[in-house]
Amino acid sequence: MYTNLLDHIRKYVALSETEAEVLLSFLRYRELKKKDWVLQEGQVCAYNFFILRGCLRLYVITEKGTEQIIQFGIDHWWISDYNSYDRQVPSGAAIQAVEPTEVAMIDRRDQAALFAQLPQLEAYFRIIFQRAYAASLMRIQFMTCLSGEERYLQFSRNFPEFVQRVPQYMLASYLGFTPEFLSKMRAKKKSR
Amino acid sequence: MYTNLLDHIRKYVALSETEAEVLLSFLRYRELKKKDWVLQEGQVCAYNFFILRGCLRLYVITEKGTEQIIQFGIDHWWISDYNSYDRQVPSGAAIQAVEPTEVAMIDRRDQAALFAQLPQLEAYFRIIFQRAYAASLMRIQFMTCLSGEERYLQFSRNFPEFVQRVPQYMLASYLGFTPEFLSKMRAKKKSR
DNA sequence: CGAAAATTTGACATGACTCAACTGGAGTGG
DNA sequence: CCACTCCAGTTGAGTCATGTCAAATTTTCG
Repeated sequence: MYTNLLDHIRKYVALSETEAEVLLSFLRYRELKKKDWVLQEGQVCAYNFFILRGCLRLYVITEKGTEQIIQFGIDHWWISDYNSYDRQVPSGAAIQAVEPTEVAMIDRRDQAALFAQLPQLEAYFRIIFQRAYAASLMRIQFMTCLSGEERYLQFSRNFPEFVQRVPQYMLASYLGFTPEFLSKMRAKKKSR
Repeated sequence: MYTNLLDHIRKYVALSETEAEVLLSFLRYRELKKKDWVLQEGQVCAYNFFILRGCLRLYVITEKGTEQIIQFGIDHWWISDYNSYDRQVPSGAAIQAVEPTEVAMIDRRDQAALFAQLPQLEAYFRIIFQRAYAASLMRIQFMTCLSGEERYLQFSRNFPEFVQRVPQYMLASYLGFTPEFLSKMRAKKKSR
C-alpha cells in the first residue's frame, strides 16, 4: 500500500525494514473520490499529505469569489497548507481531489515523535522542502518573466500528460489567466 | 560576529557552546560592499548564505535583457540558488548586495559533514525551508489574486521599512511591474 | 436522455506596458 | 567647491495583452 512512499524516502535516506514498520505505524491511509476535500477553508490543517496516486489541488477563494489554484500535487508529492500545519492556525485554503486519489497522512501531533524515532526523516523532509522551495521560486520567475501564452506553451511542453489530466479551467487558474484566454490560445495554435 | 546566526538557530533547536564551536569551524565570513556579487550568472552556486546584516537580491536576466528580481534576503534570512547549490549545476541567477552586507557562508562540500556532526541542523533547515516554501506560495497567491496596485499597497503596509530601504525600481521588479507604474501609483496616493 | 458543467467565440473594456522627454540628486574629478 | 555626468524617478501619450461579460456550443455524467 505504501510502497510508493517507502521507495520515495529511500531515494534520499536509508530506512531499514524495522524502521519502515515504525513509520507505517504513524501513517494513516485515505482514499478520495473526485471532489473530496482533505482540507476546507477555515480549518486548521492537521495533516501533511503524501499522494500515493492521483491528483490534489490547493486553492483559495479570491475577493471576487472565484477559485484561484495555488498548487497542484500529483503522485509522489507532499502537499499541505504548511503555514496552517506548522503554526496550527486556520487555513485560508482548501485542498481537494481532482481525480480519484490515495494519500498517506502524517498527523501534525505525531510529527515530533516520528522525527524523534526516525531522525533521518528530518533530512528527508529538509531535502523535500528545499526542492519545493526552489521549484516555487522557479514558478515565480516564470510568472513574472513570461507572458500568459509563453507560460502555457512552456508548461504544455514540460508536462504534456498533466495538461491532458486536469480540466482547462483549472490549468488556466494555476497558470494565472482566464479559461477564455486559454481557449483562445488553443484555437490559435490549432489553426497553425 | 556570528551571534545573529547562533541566536536564530537557537530559536528552533538546541545548540550547546561546544556545538556552536563546531558550527563556527564550518562557517566563512564575508563583508560585501554595495553591488558586490556573491554569485554570478553561469556559476555553480557553492554556498548557502546567511545574512548577518544587510540586504541581498537574487535576480535573473530576462529574454528582453532586463533584470528581474526573484527574491530579496535581509537580516536573518538564508539565501542561495538552491537548485544550483543542491545539484551543482550552473545557475541562471545572480546574487548581489543591495547595501553593505555581512554574510556567513556554508560551503556545499562541507554540508554533509556539518549535518553529520550536528544532526539538529537538519531539523533547523527543515523548518527554515518549510517556512520559506510556505512564504513563497503565499507570494504566488498575491501575484495571481491581487492587482499591481493592491500588491504594492499590501507590501508597503506589511514592510514599510523595507520600502524605504531599497530603490523603487528594484521594488517594482520584485512586485512584478514597471518602475513607471510604481511612480504613477505613488503620485496618485500622494494627491489623496 | 436531460441537466449541469466545461469550453468556445465575439465584442468590448482596461490595467499595465512602452517609449521618450524631462527633472532632480548623488557622486566624481578637476 | 563647482560643474558635469549619470542614474533614479516622474510624467504623458499611445498601445497591447489580457480580462469581462454574455451567448452559443459541446461534453460529461447521473
